Amino acid sequence: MAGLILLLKFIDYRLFVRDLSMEVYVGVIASIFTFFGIWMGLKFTRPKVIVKKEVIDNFTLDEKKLEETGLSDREYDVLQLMAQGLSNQEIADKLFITINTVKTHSSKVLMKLDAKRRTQAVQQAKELGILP
Amino acid sequence: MAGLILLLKFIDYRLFVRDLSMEVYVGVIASIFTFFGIWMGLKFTRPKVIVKKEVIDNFTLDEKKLEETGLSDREYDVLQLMAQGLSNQEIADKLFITINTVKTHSSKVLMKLDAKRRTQAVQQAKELGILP
DNA sequence: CTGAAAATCACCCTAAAGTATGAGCCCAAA
DNA sequence: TTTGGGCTCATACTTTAGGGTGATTTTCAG
Repeated sequence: MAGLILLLKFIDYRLFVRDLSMEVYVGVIASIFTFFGIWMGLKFTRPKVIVKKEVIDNFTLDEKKLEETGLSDREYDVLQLMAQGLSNQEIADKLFITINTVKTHSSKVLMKLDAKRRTQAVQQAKELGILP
Repeated sequence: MAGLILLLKFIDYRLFVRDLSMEVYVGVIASIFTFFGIWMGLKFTRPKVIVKKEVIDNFTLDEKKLEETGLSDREYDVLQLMAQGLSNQEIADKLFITINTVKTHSSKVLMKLDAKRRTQAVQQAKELGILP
């Protein structure tokens, strides 16, 4: 970074004192910082390989975590069916309740799992170990 | 790109005619092009799969099944991000494409996986062994 | 070089999901 | 017996997802 500023000063001196056109000056600055940006972008956003915690083949429900979420029985039912890719209507049919009720439950599931979408809720649930 | 040049001209006019200090001018140019560079860098060097490589213990991608689905590289990218619970908009941002393109991809994913909803697609994919 | 597949984007429209609010019912614990 | 939590349902509204179509551009193998 320091070197960059120095370089800038240098270019400033070389170009400015010789009264070159503004366009050239701007062009040089723009080019330099474009490449600088590219470098920054690549350096700091390289995807990292993340090793995740072990995932179990034989699923055993993590009761503690389930309690911690504060999910009620019915909400957990809905969550499980969500995870199977069912729509709210299909869930309603399976549980013999209306779609309105399912929506109520699913909203609370999303809240309690701190998710914005059902796909996210399912993902969270799996990471918590409350879904296979 | 054209828009960028226009923006440059605009700033040129606004700042230059008011005789502001050179440092400010250079600073603005530098900032803009740094971000431009970051954007460029990310857009044109995007790795095949930005998604974190889930080196989950006992997950090994079933390449055969993946081929059988006929999913393209990009479609698979989208599927992975779907599975993480991201919205189409969020996926678009991650892949540096528009939400429209994401929709196109996701539609094809749903077709190829024979699913009606993204939650279902994710479920199917996991059962096929093409997602952890 | 050329054609096909892949990737990108746009627009329009419908369906599903999600939010907010209110309300009635049941039941067990205080 | 009151009270609170869980379950149920409704209605109205906003947001997101998904379907269909068409189009341009990349890419890549033949």
